[in-house]
Amino acid sequence: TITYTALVVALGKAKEAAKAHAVLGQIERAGLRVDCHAYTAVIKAYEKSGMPAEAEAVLDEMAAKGVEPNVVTFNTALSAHAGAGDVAAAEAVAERMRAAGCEPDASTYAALAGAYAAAGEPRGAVDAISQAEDAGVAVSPLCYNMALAAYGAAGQPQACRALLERMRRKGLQPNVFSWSAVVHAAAQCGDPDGARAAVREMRARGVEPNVYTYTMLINAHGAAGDLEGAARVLGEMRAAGVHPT
RNA sequence: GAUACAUU
Repeated sequence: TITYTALVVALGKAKEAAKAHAVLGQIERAGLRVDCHAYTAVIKAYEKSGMPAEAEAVLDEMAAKGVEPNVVTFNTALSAHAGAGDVAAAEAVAERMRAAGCEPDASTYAALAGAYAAAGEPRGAVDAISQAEDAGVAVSPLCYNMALAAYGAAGQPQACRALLERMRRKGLQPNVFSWSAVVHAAAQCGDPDGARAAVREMRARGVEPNVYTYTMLINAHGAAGDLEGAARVLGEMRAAGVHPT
């Protein structure tokens, strides 16, 4: 089964999800038992191919065969829905997981937050973080960054600021992704000065802006019709040793 | 056997 599972993984990486799934039949025909790892690899294959419904169907197949999914299995299925921004389906997997007596871990909450972020629902992403913290599960900065990015895209700098503060209270250092979300939020609000101030502040805190951050800043100036300012930012970026792409 | 982050 381990040998066949290696094949499933390889096919999954090549986005040959249907072929990966078919290998399970080969395992059975060889008189071997399809285990949790093999099923998980198939779910992963569907996830990589952007086929969340098929991924979820594998969970049903497992139930029918009496094979218990583990936390990785559930998280992988959840990620498949998260990638599609399908919040309802992602929550359903989380529910299914709890019903199976499987404890959600940091990856579970991160995938849930990602689902809400992909759906453009920052509040839901923050709720997922809150749930994790209530459950005593420590979340990574990445989890916050997904919620921050959603607020950034929505042009809500004040919400970004509040979340940055919350990160710090939890002992997490906002990184370049976190700060770039603040810059993005200001840019989306048509507030180049706010964007500039955010960049100043991140530097003051020892976080260097990267090409994404500068691009957002250039955009903020450009959108406000300040072409001179936009050109100036480009110069600053080069001076900082960040190369345009 | 996984995993998720930003600019256009």
